[in-house]
Amino acid sequence: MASHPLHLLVRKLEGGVQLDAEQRQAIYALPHMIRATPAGTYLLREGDPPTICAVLVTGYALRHKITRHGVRQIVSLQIPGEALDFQHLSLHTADHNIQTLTQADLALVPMQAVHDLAARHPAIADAILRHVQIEASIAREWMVNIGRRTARERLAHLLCEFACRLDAQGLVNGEGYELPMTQEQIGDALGLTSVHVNRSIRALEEEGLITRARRVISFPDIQRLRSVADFNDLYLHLRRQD
Amino acid sequence: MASHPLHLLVRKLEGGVQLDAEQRQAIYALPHMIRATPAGTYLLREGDPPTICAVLVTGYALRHKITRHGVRQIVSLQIPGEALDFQHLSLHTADHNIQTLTQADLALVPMQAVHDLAARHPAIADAILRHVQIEASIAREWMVNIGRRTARERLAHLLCEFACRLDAQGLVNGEGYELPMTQEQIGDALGLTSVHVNRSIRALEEEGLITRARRVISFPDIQRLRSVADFNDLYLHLRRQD
DNA sequence: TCGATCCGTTAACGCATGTTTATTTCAAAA
DNA sequence: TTTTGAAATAAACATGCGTTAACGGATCGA
Repeated sequence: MASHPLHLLVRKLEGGVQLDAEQRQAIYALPHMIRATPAGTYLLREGDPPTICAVLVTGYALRHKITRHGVRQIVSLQIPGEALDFQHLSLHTADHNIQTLTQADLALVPMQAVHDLAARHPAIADAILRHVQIEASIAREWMVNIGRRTARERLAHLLCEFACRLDAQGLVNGEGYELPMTQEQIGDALGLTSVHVNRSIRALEEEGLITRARRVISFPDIQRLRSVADFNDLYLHLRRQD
Repeated sequence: MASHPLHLLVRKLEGGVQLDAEQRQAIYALPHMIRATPAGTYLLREGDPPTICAVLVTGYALRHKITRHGVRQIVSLQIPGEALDFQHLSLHTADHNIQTLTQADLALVPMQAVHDLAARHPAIADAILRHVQIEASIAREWMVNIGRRTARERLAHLLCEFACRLDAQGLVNGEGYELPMTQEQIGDALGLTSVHVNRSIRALEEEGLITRARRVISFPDIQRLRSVADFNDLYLHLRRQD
């Protein structure tokens, strides 16, 4: 099943809750369509009813909200294997926008099918709850990041978090990774302007904390970067006993 | 059952998911102890295993995290009827601190009993999931608030949110309410210093958007305050069809 | 009654970050 | 190859908020 489109999702769910063969099979048996989407596609808009649960098979996505003044805040980044709509599973109106960040392949599952599956399998309901709780934990850490850290610390923190999450999904090979975001998007995620993101990136670079080749970022001294970022991965709950 | 300590919790859960009499009874039948706690009591600390689920019967509580530099960010405020530990129901380590804000009466329920209850009743599992999802939605809105609004707007937004949430729980009588927080605590929730909170409060007051008597705040022109705050209550999911 | 303490208020000053505008780089398209 | 447009870089300047410090009022215990 390693090549099943929902494989990474099952991997992620199993990272937290023990599932038996039947439960795994029930997930793989979910009705779904695969769809390739270009970067920037809106998957759900604030105020709309969520009827489909999209799972990222490849590519990245983001959640965001826009204020009355037209300023955007990205409130979450999503990586392959993550379900984009568990956040709205028992709600009837979307409270934020979901958009692809890059070209992406999605598995589209009817929301009702997920709902029924959870009702039949308490262990799966539990795994879904855990998935939602971890996203909420990440949201809290982002609040700390945005509210209480300097621009340089915020950026370092984002880079550490992305590295950890990609690694946990087995998506890192080598020293660094591509962060497929413009500096403006990074600013929208950190509560900064693109100009100041640029200053901060260059500051980290001049300190020798990161090196860059286009959007591929490497970390010559990950320990020092973590220290600058005040990064503690506890909030990601990567180990089952967390 | 109006006077049962878990009444407000049931009221909150029923606000989103239809429960039948048996399910309501099952919640009321949860084993629990009532405990009165003074303001500032730690109920759970980051890194600790959550074994008890506390429900606020009266009084207020907050969630917070502290950075390496000793700066605090309050990431959530909790009002009566809210469960403080649903956030950790399927996790094994707390990712933030939970503390009472005021003197409070708590109903303490063994975490395992909640877990078992959810496994037996899919509708209750669904209600718990919804409760967690709404908290996550509030967290996202706080991110927007902290990341993208000015101090004055942030403060106005917090005041609007608190008013809405109290009202939804039937806890507002009259024109205003008491916000039982010091200006330093307000700053910790908004990513500001207490000095700047003071400036911002006085600014709102001079504009005629709020009036104060000690910590009781009234809103002579709630529409204008909402407009200043860019406040839209959709993210609170107060109506069942949301 | 007297301190002691916490909280709110105020002012002076500094700095991190925002704003604006221009230039350069680079990848994709033609 | 040239063109084009988006993104990154850069500099100059503006400002919202932080920092520090002082003071006053309210509350509470001794």
